[in-house]
Amino acid sequence: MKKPLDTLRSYLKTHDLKLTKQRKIALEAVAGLHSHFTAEELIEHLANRGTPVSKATVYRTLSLLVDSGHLETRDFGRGALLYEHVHGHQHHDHIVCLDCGKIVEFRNAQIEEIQKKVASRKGFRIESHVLKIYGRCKKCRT
Amino acid sequence: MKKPLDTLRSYLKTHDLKLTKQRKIALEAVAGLHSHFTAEELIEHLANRGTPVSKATVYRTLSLLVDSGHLETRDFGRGALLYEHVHGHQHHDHIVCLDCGKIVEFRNAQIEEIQKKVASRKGFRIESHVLKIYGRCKKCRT
DNA sequence: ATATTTGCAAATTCTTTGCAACTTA
DNA sequence: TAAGTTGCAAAGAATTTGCAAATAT
Repeated sequence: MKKPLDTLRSYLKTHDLKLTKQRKIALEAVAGLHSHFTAEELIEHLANRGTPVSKATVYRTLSLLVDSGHLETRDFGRGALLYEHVHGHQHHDHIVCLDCGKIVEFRNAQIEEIQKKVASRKGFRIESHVLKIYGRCKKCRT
Repeated sequence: MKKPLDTLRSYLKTHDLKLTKQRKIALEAVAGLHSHFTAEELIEHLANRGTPVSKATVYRTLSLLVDSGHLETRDFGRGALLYEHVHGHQHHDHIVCLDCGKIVEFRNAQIEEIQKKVASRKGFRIESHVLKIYGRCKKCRT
């Protein structure tokens, strides 16, 4: 599996973009965050690490990292977008606890199979999908 | 099936709220809109009908209608929230065309079955779920 | 009567943008 | 050195809120 920085380097090259200090910093820092984080959290994390990057640049870098395949966005209802690193691990969906906010990831090939069928029946070719299950975890149901 | 206005009346009563002109207007107007509409679209629609309601009140009324079970919100990526009326028809999921924005509704019991299984395996009891499939419709693929 | 609502404009929240100064290749 | 980038502060988009005047029960 290729290193993130290498992936970024080649993406930048093919797009006539430059590897700046800030982009390198952000890429590194992202690895040290929870699996789901917001732009604001990254901004704060960078400041705390002693490597502050401006808000505008962080937002710009985040979309760059999404475009280059390092991150994915997750939109759980209103509020800030969540970013998630893709370092190698595959697609998955989420179960969210409505009480404590806990997020559990899962994958289910069978569901994806059926989705494909449903979509093609409606004349669609699937590009991606979002499945979020909302409920209550065991702890919050006691 | 009970009439929307009656449903609203009893909701308001049990919550010590009042049936205002604006709330009645909004409830009526909502029925005349596409199945998916934004707050801004409703505001404009009301103005065009000659029954303008202020932006603030429309937003407040929309959440009232969501709480009272008349509407549901759909969050397709960033941008404005979409509202959808629930007048009797059942739960369904969506396929969205990434090019033309067309939205097709579907239901699939099998998927829901599997979801339930997956969730309980993770210790969750499902409250609701959101499944959105993104792709391209036939027209946009030609 | 009196508690709830409305409308207005100002405030918020998250994100994007214009632009001059600065880096990277 | 030319092209892409940064940081700042201002601009945006969608939604929410404070408050005095209006309205429903």
